[in-house]
Amino acid sequence: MHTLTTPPPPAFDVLSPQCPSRTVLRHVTDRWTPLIVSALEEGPLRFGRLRERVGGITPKVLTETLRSLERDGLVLRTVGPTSPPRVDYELTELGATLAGPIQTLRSWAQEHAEAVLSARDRYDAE
Amino acid sequence: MHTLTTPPPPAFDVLSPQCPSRTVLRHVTDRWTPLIVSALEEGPLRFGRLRERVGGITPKVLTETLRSLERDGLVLRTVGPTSPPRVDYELTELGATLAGPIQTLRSWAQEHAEAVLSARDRYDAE
DNA sequence: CAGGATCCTTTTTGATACTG
DNA sequence: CAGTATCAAAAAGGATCCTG
Repeated sequence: MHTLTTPPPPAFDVLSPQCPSRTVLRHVTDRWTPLIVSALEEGPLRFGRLRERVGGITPKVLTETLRSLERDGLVLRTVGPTSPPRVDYELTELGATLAGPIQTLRSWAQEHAEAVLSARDRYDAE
Repeated sequence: MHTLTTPPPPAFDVLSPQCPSRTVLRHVTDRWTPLIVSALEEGPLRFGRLRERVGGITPKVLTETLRSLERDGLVLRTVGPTSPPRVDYELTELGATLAGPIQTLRSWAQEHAEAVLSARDRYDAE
């Protein structure tokens, strides 16, 4: 083995302030991304259906978040040549690799919601 | 089996706007929580060390986030009776259950940072 | 050392109305 | 249907200075 072997990839570390992976982590954990990825995990959805599925999101914010996901290569947007327009959103291959980790977090939140809520109550009672 | 068996737990669903699990998920995915939990995963840290470890965080925000984590039962704060003061932070048992899911996400971000970055470049080039 | 107190800026989010 | 435009509000984050 000599110096012509491929060099090790740069060590990304989210704990370092300038590490690009931190912006990636941040985006992936923003307010709506986990919910949208969760919603798309089961298959493509049209804009309107997605909006229904992700309760409480406004069209403006949904559009913004989807654009950003598209930019990051996580979501694919497909426009049908119809009128009225039909637009489908689906996870890309890369996006699909994110779905697992997000589900893990989602499950954690759902499974431990009660514990967190009661911890809050206890804390606030003091 | 009859009706005296424990009833199923309420179905938490983060996709529902008023579901309490959503606030839990949101907190767990806020800007600094994943980084702090990551930093604490390897063991207790004092305030100053934690601040060094989580690059870029200001004392104010670190304090706020830690308080919030304490309130949610994820972090334990221990004050030593010394002068100058010594304060240790560590994950609670509940907090430790969160460390795994967070690591998963952190790893995803680090492993896919390049892919996301180049997707961004491609998108912006158009 | 570990913050608390202030003040201020930036970023995010939301409400509402409108359009191809 | 799938957005866009505009405006307003809020929340988060940051800079700085101070203290037991």
